[in-house]
Amino acid sequence: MTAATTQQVFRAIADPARRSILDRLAREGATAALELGAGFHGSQPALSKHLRVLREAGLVRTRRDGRRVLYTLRPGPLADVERWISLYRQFWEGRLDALARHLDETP
Amino acid sequence: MTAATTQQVFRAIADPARRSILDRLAREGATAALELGAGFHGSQPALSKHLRVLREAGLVRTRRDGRRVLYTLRPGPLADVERWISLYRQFWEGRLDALARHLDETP
DNA sequence: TTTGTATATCACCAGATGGTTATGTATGCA
DNA sequence: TGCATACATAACCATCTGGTGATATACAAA
Repeated sequence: MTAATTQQVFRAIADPARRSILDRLAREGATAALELGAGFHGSQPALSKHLRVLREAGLVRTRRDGRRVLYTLRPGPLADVERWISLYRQFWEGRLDALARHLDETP
Repeated sequence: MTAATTQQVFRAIADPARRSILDRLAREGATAALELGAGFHGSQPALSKHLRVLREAGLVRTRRDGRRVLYTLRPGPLADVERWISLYRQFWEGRLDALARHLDETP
């Protein structure tokens, strides 16, 4: 299996249903697929597709447990997003540094 | 104009062309629309559409300067993304806390 | 075995997305 | 006034996305 791209990660977290799944995994740890669907208004295949997107982005890992499949959070790839966005943090924090100086050259 | 939603922000940054535009604005400050298209392989209307998405997500502001329109970075809404992702930072940083304890209940 | 449960995949569909060319609008300049 | 420049929008199109019901696969239990 080829490594997930940064683009796949950005795309994966662009969907609210998938962010919700990640949030659930963070709060509750290893969770069966169907259980992750609780609160998700959609069919089982729809859920399964979201899980596949998360898998292919490298954001979750699976392990079989009897006839269930347990999903676990795998947050590593989120570091790519964090790295990108951290460049901007200084802006909204109101600090003026080398980057901010270039901004808002309004007369 | 209605306030931009968090969802609009996540969607806006999901496209590499738009992230690239934001990066350019961060580095170079107020920039004319066409100039932002340098390095972007696509038509002028395509660029204009991306800029509209960024505008509607509240990530850029515009100001007219003669016959050009200058775009300025408006990073505030990115704080929503940062807030969400910061929940996960502790995970990939390897710290074990209340959240991490729930994870990886692998035997 | 047969049956039930848990999940993934298939085949398909409607709507969103990103691209295009053509055109409209605002501004500056001859 | 007329024309060029800078940008936005309109109209259209192909592809992607997320949804669906039907079906396949894996495992457990009867």
